[in-house]
Amino acid sequence: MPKTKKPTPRKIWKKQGSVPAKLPGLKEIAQHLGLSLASVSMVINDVPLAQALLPETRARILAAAKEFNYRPNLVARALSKRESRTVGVIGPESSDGYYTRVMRGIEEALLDREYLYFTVSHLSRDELIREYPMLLRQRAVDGLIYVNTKILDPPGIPAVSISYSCSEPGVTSIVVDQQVGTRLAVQHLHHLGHKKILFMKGQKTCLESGERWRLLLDAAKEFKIKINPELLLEMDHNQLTPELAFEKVQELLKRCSDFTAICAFNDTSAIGAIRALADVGIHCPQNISVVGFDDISVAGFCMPRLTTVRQPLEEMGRQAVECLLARIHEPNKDHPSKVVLQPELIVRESTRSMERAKKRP
Amino acid sequence: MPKTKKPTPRKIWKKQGSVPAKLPGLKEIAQHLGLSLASVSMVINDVPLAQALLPETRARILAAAKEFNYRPNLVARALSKRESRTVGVIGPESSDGYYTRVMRGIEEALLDREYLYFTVSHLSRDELIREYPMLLRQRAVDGLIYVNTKILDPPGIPAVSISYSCSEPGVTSIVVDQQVGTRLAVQHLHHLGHKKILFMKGQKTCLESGERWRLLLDAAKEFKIKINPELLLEMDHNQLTPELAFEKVQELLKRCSDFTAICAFNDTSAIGAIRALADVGIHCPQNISVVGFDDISVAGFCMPRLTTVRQPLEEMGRQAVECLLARIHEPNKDHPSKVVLQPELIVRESTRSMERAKKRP
DNA sequence: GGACAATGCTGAAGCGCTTCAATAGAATCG
DNA sequence: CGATTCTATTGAAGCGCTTCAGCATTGTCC
Repeated sequence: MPKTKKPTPRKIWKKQGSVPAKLPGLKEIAQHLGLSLASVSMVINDVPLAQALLPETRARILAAAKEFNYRPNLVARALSKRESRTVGVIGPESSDGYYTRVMRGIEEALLDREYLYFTVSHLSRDELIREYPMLLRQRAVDGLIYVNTKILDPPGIPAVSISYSCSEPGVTSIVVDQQVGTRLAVQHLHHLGHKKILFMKGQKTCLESGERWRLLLDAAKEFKIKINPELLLEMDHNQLTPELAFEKVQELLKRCSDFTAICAFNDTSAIGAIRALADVGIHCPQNISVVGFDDISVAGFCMPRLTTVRQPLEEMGRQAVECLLARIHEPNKDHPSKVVLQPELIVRESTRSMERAKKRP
Repeated sequence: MPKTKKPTPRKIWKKQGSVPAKLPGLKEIAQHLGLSLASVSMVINDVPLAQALLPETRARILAAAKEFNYRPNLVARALSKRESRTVGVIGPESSDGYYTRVMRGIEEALLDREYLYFTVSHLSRDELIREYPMLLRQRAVDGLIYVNTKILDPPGIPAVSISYSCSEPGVTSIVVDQQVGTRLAVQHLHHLGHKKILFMKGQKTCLESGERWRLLLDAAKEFKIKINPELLLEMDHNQLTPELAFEKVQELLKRCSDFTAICAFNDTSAIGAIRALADVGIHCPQNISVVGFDDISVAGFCMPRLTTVRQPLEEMGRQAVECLLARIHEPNKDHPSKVVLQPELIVRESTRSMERAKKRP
């Protein structure tokens, strides 16, 4: 990636003073109506006891609230009710692809229920993974959503975990069936006649790496595909951009290029791999087949369009929210410890049958 | 994009009860030490008055705080200090590319200063653009960051605007110099000898569309490039994925293909355009040159690698935070109404000189 | 030795809201 | 008509923290 020199910002100054306008509170309304705080609060929250007030009084309060454009201070309410309608989302880092899709699901579901959320990124650093849940609890969040993140300490409040099957009691894990996913990918390549397959293993900080790798071995065995230790690429950092896989594949190609297909760790790394291959004249899908994982938004439009194992990421986000809110509102009910969603193979252009493959240059 | 049937989640139930553990408060510490709340609070906050206490007492308090692993309840503190160390970020929608990069800058800078943030997406719907600032103020945010969002009402609290040059007093706009950016793109294509250029105009909901379009006309005039009304593609929804540009270009190609270059609205639409072109056998860069905008993370790794006008998006996010915090902490000082950053042309593979271009099939 | 200052700490109010026991006044009843 | 029950409303406590005026106690000084 080209080095960019930091541009100096040009600033244009202008005078002005903005005083944060104070919003009207219950007190103002109560005073204005000659009623007590309590009455106003009860009516506005429409609590059962508010029915004891005269319908006329209720109407007056409602009218005044509208007139003042009253908005309850939710911080004060949170303190008082010990419920903040806020959740914390803990993830590795915001990046294109996987993360964006999951977050969209989470955000949509949360906003629907009038919850807001804090996001924090731990960059896979253990001290932050330990620190952030506390930080969020200080903000009085009602629950925690871990996205692809180890749970190092008991959360202490309702929590769910996306893409990481954790055994912590009181935490629901939302995962896709990795076995099905992995098998789908390997089976697809097998059907196309590929035998020499380059496998990618996710870096250790990505929690699905271990399991996926184990399942990959199982699937390979099932289809009688030999795993050549030379053809095993282990990612060692986060692959937030295609760069990591690009470099890894580039490096590998110096040693060996005796494979006809790649089972990539995800779409992002598939893109990086395809790029590195193309640079040495090995073209996908003519000379090599590549299958990705996730189905990120660019997967259906890049060159070639990616064959990939689609994870229902938005749906996972939504399910996570649903489970979390259920845990929050009914802490004493039973809650599932695991929700398993099914992946799906999307066949596009990056894979091709061995017979149709051209000899490499 | 292939239709996916919603998979039925498989749930695994398990019994457990998790009681949200109450965290120790100032009261517990004070009681334990036989001191008053006030003393403990002062020491923990290290306010000047705390110096009046005996060093020994201070030490005892600090020790107890550590022992209890005390974490102040920030909601209570926010209520009391009328400062929440929270800001609100209002954007169109979380999506790959532009948004991710901006958010990374924002998040990094904010977390550094021990601020947390709420994100809300208005999906370009005016009622939400009006509603969300209020929603965030109810949460007592200290400031607002508008990302590519019209400011319909005075924010009422400190605010900054990213990628939208707004005239609202008391709001700093963080923008890149669109004139330079546009000119860079057009000049590049001009130098390569392109005359028949397809221009994309962003949809109306994207606030830079209008200005960028005007500047595009200027630049075209400067380089004596005729703008053919047939070769003008106006996006009409959000182009969060390459899909929109893909469809638009596909449609255009039915009518006309008399152009040798494309000046895309952004990288995402460049990818969509390249894809649509390739589908009818027009290959980039052999038959056509495409220049993007943004330099999203995939731009340097897709096929072909994208020539693009790089916006310093993370930097914009960071600058936004800095300006915002300055406004929050020194409300009475003068603050810049605008910060202009410079874009940069990154030449990669998607553009090529006319001479080297092959005749199309 | 009494006025005064310094020292070390605390009480109480307040942030904006919720909640519920309590109350004043009207209506009902025997 | 006094006792009782309702009805409509409120006062006050509490959420966990900050802040500052004020209060004992001890020390200083002429």
